[in-house]
Amino acid sequence: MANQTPELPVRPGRRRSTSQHELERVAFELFARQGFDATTVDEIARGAGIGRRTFFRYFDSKNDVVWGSFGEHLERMREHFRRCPPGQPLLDALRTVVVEFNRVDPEDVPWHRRRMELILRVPALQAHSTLRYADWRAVVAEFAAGRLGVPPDALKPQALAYAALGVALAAYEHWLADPGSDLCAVLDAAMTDLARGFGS
Amino acid sequence: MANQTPELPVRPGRRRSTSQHELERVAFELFARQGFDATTVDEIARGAGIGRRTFFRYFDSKNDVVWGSFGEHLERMREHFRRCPPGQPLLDALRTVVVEFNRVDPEDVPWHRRRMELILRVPALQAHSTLRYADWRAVVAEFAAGRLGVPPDALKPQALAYAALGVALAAYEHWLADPGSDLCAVLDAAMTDLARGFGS
DNA sequence: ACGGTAATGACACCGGGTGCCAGAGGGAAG
DNA sequence: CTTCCCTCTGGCACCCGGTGTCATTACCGT
Repeated sequence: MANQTPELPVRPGRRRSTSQHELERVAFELFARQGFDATTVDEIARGAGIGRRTFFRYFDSKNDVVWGSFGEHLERMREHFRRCPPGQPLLDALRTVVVEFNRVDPEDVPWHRRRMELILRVPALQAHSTLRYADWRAVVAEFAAGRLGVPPDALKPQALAYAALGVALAAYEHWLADPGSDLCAVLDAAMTDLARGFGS
Repeated sequence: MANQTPELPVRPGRRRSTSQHELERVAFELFARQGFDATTVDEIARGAGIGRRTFFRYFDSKNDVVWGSFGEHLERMREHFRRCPPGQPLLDALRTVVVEFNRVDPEDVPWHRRRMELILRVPALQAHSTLRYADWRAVVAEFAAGRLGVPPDALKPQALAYAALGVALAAYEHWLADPGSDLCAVLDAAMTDLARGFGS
């Protein structure tokens, strides 16, 4: 896990010469100008004034740059689930949390759009992102399993987690394709479809 | 598209020295013995008595070996959809087709298991497979769009296609984890959950 | 035997990713 | 200030997947 930087008060030893965030900034700049595939790790490193080897100490791979600090966000989602009223129907809770989890500050929307454009449209990232989604699904499956009173690896919570992820991705794609749309509204609509078994 | 070999009657020029199928055989042998990641393309090529460069004329990538001839299977799925009675509810049709599409000859089950174990458990393949799933989803979305009277890129058919894929993957994982289970039965159960909005 | 056509494989090259290691930079204790 | 210890750095060599190029090989029909 190269993506950890506890960075507590003062520690012995040399201090880090840059940060994930800074590398992300430099990388996104290059991705915007030349595209993801055409940008090499060497270029990102040079742009940030570090060695190529050092880049791989900040990120496990070039792909991981676009994901920033996703792990912490997931913790936030778990929190959302915990706050759901116990009596709330499973799919209502799920819909609400997915929508809230994906609500972003209006000022951050353009940045979020660029990030998601990369993740959902660059084949290399589409592929790699699957691995990140697994963690997302695990959080959902855990919650669903708790509500259903079954183990998290049972079929139903797993299927639901997979389905919810898929629905969310479809919503994201729809949002990206339509610049005027509101992400939360689209997510809500799609998750409602899911809860209704895509009927009526 | 390296994966094409029309191989009509007689053609001029040198004949292919091996086949996708043969390479697949050799590769699976090595994957079983040393694992996917630990097997290099050089080894596969050497094992099949061809040059490394030639390997990449049979498959676009090492990842693609495990997928065999997936394209043709998709055509079969389209066919299944076409045969659905027009009055059948959308999700019933979908469930039926997904189940039938994944029915395999009992004698081919062990082979299918090994293939799916690779696809669903090796991270590199999990990631890459996402790209293959896109074609699967397109077939589903096309059918759903037709039934719903909306364009294939509308939110609902896309969300449904994504959800169906997810549910199918969950079923596959469940099947892999439980050697005694019947794939079709698991798929049927999972798709039924989907149709019911995961309620009751 | 010959000419056209396709597949082959070697070679060189690119880029992502890793193990290794010497050295730079910094804190704290003497 | 010097010393010890610790961490981060970055160069280097290496592995592997993937690609462009090109001479060569094998097969067809004439």
